[in-house]
Amino acid sequence: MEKTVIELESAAQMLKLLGDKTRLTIMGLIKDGESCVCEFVEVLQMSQPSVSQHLRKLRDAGLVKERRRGQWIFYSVNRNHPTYPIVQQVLEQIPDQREKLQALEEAGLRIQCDL
Amino acid sequence: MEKTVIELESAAQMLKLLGDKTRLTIMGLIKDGESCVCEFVEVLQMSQPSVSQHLRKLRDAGLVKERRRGQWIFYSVNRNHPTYPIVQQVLEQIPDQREKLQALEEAGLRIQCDL
DNA sequence: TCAGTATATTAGCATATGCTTATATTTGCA
DNA sequence: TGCAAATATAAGCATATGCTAATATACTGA
Repeated sequence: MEKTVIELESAAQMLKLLGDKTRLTIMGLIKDGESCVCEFVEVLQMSQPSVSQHLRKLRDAGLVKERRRGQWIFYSVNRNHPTYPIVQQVLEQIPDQREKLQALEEAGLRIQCDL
Repeated sequence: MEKTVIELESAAQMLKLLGDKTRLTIMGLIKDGESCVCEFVEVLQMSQPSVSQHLRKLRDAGLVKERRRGQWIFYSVNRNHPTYPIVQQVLEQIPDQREKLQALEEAGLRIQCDL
């Protein structure tokens, strides 16, 4: 496994994207899973368009992947992104956001997205 | 050595600051040393006020320390910052910026800052 | 085919950001 | 004391960013 140097420019772009509380939380939520937009909206308590716009930025940069499944679109971390090694380390060192998804589940609010 | 969780908010703030090519380069330049403003100006090929303003942001956030030495002010990474573990890992994975300082030295341009 | 749900997109606006130009401050030295 | 060098600060401006409100698109199921 070679160690690849991450270009400064792409590193800066990725850091800028993670440098936003909303987007950093989104990445933390899907650090090893996937979630659909309605879940982000619930967890983040933000408007759907606002969440969509953040997701678009992450997707345009290639940091997340999307996968349509019926009516829902699921987002997950793109582990093939050149900067993924850093992304991963960042996500390991912030508080676990996935607990918030579990809370959703307990409240029965996650069911609608199960397909 | 306990593992301290870095708060999401402070992580986001730090990532945002590093998410700028100029500031990321500055951090890379001093990742294990210190430099004065005139060196940054030379290496980055930017105006002195612009560099000063970037340094101020880094200092206001506590990511760098400053140390006056005569006419010059030297900046270095603050290793006691709560987010330093992430900062360090980021800096380890981008191209080494210190070569640019060596180039300066070879060009004799670093002499003025030796005190 | 039509209505409902999930998501995306667009326009508009307020605020944040980064640069330049001009000026202030601090220090060293003659 | 006074000038030059290094650095900081402030004001002004153009662009970027993130939100809301409104609308468009895509899919599902009756």
